[in-house]
Amino acid sequence: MVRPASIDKNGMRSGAWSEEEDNKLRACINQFKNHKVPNWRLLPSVAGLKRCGKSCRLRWVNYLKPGLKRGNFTKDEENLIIQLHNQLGNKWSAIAAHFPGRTDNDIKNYWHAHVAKRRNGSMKIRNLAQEEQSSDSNSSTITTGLNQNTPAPSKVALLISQLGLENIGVFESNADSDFNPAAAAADDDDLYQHKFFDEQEFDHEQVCSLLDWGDLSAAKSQLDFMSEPVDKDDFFNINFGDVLWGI
DNA sequence: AAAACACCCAACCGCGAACTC
DNA sequence: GGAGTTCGCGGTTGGGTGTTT
Repeated sequence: MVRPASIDKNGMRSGAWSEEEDNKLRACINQFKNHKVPNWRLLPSVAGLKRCGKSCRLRWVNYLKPGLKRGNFTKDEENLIIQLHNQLGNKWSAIAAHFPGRTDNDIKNYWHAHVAKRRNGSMKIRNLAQEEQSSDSNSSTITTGLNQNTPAPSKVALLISQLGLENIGVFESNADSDFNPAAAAADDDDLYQHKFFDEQEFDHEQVCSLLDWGDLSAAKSQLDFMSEPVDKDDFFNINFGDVLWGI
């Protein structure tokens, strides 16, 4: 799992750290623990390490520093990562600041290994669905009522929160049996949002209000992405998967 | 049993910001 | 204020390990 240790032409080591090197680094940093920030450039020679300062810093920050939490991320941690990523983007150090004991590298790795992968998977499914829809429309006149614009995930996440649906529990889905609506919404997970909202019962007036759509008649004008005109009375019959995909 | 593949994460690299002279 | 140096961050890689075929 770790790159094998090697020595370059200048005698500097790279790759996996040995226990002896870890001990030297720990001892050196403990010796100078009164200094707020170690001088990483000088540290290797003081510690007797044939490593560059950058490598020492990385080893300390990501692996040796006391208080680091190891092991799997909890569901709560994952949800918070998704929420913070939605707000901050790829600011891994800023996100990591909310997780005592977790490093930016941990969170970055977790994101790429778990969250981003799932997101990419769902986007692939969506693209396939769109391709199918596109090819269908070439051979027939079927309309789906769906707007293909990119949704506003933060708005959807906010809606889920305001409707109190974050802890709704496991949701049956062919694509993911461990579905979390808040996570999916924050993750721009369109298909999941769509399916989820189609199968929930909502207070339509409350949803209009939360989306700043005003009253029901004002809400009609917000639904111009639907393929068919939406009558005030029909509003109660539309499914929110379509609506939320459209916003 | 073993080859192929996928996953995960420690470590590396490049770049921009911050700092020093 | 500008040049050189150091630090920290984010993107990426590489390879050990687990899983599937």
